[in-house]
Amino acid sequence: MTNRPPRPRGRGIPDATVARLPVYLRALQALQDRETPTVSSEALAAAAGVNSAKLRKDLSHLGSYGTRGVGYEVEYLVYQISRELGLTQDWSVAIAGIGNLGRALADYGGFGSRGFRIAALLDADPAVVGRTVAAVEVGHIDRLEEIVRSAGVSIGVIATPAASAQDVALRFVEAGVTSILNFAPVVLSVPEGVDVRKVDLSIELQILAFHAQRRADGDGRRPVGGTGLEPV
Amino acid sequence: MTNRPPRPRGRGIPDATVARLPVYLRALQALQDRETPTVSSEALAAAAGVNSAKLRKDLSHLGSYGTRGVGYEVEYLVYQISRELGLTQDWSVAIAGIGNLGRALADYGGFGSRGFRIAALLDADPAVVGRTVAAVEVGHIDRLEEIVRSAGVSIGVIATPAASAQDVALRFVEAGVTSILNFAPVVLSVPEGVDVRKVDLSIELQILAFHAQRRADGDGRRPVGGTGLEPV
DNA sequence: CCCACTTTGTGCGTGCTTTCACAAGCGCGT
DNA sequence: ACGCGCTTGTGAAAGCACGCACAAAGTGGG
Repeated sequence: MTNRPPRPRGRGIPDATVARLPVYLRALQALQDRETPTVSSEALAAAAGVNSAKLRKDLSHLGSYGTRGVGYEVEYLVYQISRELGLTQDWSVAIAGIGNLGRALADYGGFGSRGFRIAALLDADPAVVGRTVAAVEVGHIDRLEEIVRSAGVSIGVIATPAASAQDVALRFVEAGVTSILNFAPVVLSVPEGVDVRKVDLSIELQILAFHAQRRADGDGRRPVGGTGLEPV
Repeated sequence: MTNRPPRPRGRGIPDATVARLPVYLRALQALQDRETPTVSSEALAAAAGVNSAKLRKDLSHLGSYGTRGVGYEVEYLVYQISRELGLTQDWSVAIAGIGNLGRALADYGGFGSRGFRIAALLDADPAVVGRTVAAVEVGHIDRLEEIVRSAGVSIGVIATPAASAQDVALRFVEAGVTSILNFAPVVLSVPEGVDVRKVDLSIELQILAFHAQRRADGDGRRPVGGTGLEPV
């Protein structure tokens, strides 16, 4: 599969698009498993749960990889998206906090898709340090910098209790990590240039609760413009 | 025919705002613990990691709960946001899939904030069914409908392997659940009216990888303003 | 009572996202 | 070779979201 990156303009893929590419990729890999050679934007959009025009526009940011009248070649598109997302290279991941969550993350088979390798596990609990999880020995968090540096970690995952998260984050940064995935329910502050994404169970639940309540309210809703001053 | 209602938007809070309210709430509760009586939009915004104008606009969707020249009364605002999010009532949650992840979710102390109660745990593995996790006995997934209905579950959490997720989702819906939080790496399809949110480790990692690659590629990484290399 | 100072609430410009709608392009059957 | 049917790629419009900047509204000192 020889290809030259056709330089799709000023290399500016919108964030919203980037967030969807992994979803497309997963759907495409499922098609690949079923040995489907090509797929239309309509079909792929359905599998990914998005509007087909949006999918076409998203893909158009990568270049013109479709064939009119036919669709997209699955294999080729998988490769292009993988390359764009940086999955053709290996990323070393360290997980701090080997509780239930950390273990669940470590055991996450195949670690999403290929491209991510667990290079280090870290915890503060002496009962956990030294044990082997997912074929990796858990190191003590005191040695974070040393371990992270020698393993060449580029992505840090924080699965510690909230109280330790900020500290661990800064130590990751200190050790040269510039991408952090945070599962602890705190707002991390990190230096400019460090990329943090968060995953937060309780926020998601609260958003669900909001919408559920709204549905339950039905049409019994009062005007907001009136006297919105009910005492507690 | 009666006049068409001028639009059922009694209080149309933007989705982006709803997604941030839990963050504000958490920051406010931290202030509450330190017995801070009032807080300015500037200070609260800093704690929540957002722009202060955005915070004020977000809060303005709930009503005028601030005092000019002073700020917001912490206690009062906590109450108002809680009420808006529906946290003043209790939500019963069922978790399907009691592996490491499911256990981590079940053990999540206080379950975010008050308002969420684990009403049922479900698994298919006979080695897990019958055991007690987080003070709740794990039931067999075959009895999902019965258990969910009798416990009055309104939010279903899917922490099963990807292969079972779609099936479990439909059975949740069948049992009357209209809010689903999905941790399995699949796109769920559910009937109209059912609210699904997803949390996906591998998507987050891939997004991080994309940005990391972009930083590494550019080498001369340019700040927001640009370096004049880009054509206009 | 008035003035200096603080902080909220919001009008407005800007840029990003989504969606529609359709011309351009491609393959196939005739 | 030609036209028909299908599908992509994209201009244009509509809708959101963000953040600046400022008037309005409140506090406290003199």
